[in-house]
Amino acid sequence: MRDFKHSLPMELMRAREAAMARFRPMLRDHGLTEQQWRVIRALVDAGGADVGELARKSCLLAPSLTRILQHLESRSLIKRTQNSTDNRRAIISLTARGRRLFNKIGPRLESLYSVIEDEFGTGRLEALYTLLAEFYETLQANR
Amino acid sequence: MRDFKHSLPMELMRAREAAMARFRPMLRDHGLTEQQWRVIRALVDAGGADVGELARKSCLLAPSLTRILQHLESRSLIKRTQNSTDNRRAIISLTARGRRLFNKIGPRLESLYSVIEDEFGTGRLEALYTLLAEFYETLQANR
DNA sequence: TGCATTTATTTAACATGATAAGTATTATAG
DNA sequence: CTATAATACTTATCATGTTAAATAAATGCA
Repeated sequence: MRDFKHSLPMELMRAREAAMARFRPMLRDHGLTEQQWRVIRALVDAGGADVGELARKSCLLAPSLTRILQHLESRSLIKRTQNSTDNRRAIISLTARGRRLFNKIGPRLESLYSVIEDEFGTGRLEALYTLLAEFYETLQANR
Repeated sequence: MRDFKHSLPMELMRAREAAMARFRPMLRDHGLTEQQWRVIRALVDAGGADVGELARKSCLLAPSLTRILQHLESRSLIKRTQNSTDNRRAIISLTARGRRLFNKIGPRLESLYSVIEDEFGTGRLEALYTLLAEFYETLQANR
């Protein structure tokens, strides 16, 4: 059997965790978890989306997203609009307060990201992105 | 700001999830979570280890590992031995039952892994491993 | 020796991950 | 139309992730 160290899911997790360890403290300082931040960022990107869309964009399972949205709504960072033709889908969007929070945190995270880019090198980082995307596509295609 | 899609932690997560989706059903069929399996596999690799060692090898946080070990112990898959010179550290090892479970599941997961290797290509997989290891080392070094 | 400090692990509390089941709404066949 | 199936979420339940605090044993030092 191949060495335990050589487990792809583990390596992916370790790499991810090493990166997140750089970002998490700052998010925490603003009372946000990593997942809550992903939702906020997806909402900035989409400018309003139903729950299903948001789940895909933020890579969260529906039950997790349900809880996170309840939490963010209680903090007045997001709001729901019921104006769709389909009453099952509420449209989620950021409140002004949510947008302000994003504007405050976003740039700081970007600069942390730049540090990583400098340390690891833009070229290798791009190579890693490419391989990861290809890997994902390969596994999805043969699902 | 760089596109939301282009987030390294997200890409790492998506790739990992795509892989785990192949493995998780079989683990579930045997009543194991992914994390429980990591512990069992680390124990086979180490042949007995204290909790700290096990946490490092299986990439689990101590509180998670504590709960997992309680669970595995209640299923008689692992046991604790108190023979160390340091009474804070109990040595964890697999029971015969735990080893049998590993012997049953291990090969099946290996064959699922081989499928992935065939689909994505050994060369690209090795390249991905290398980049991931380098990325991890870079971020740890400058921690 | 005796006590403060460090180290190893566990508990606690809250948030998310994963699966299954429930609920409400929309689409569809007959 | 209407019963049925499909869709979009939400709840429920158990397990883990994350942080802080507690506990207990070992270590260092006056």
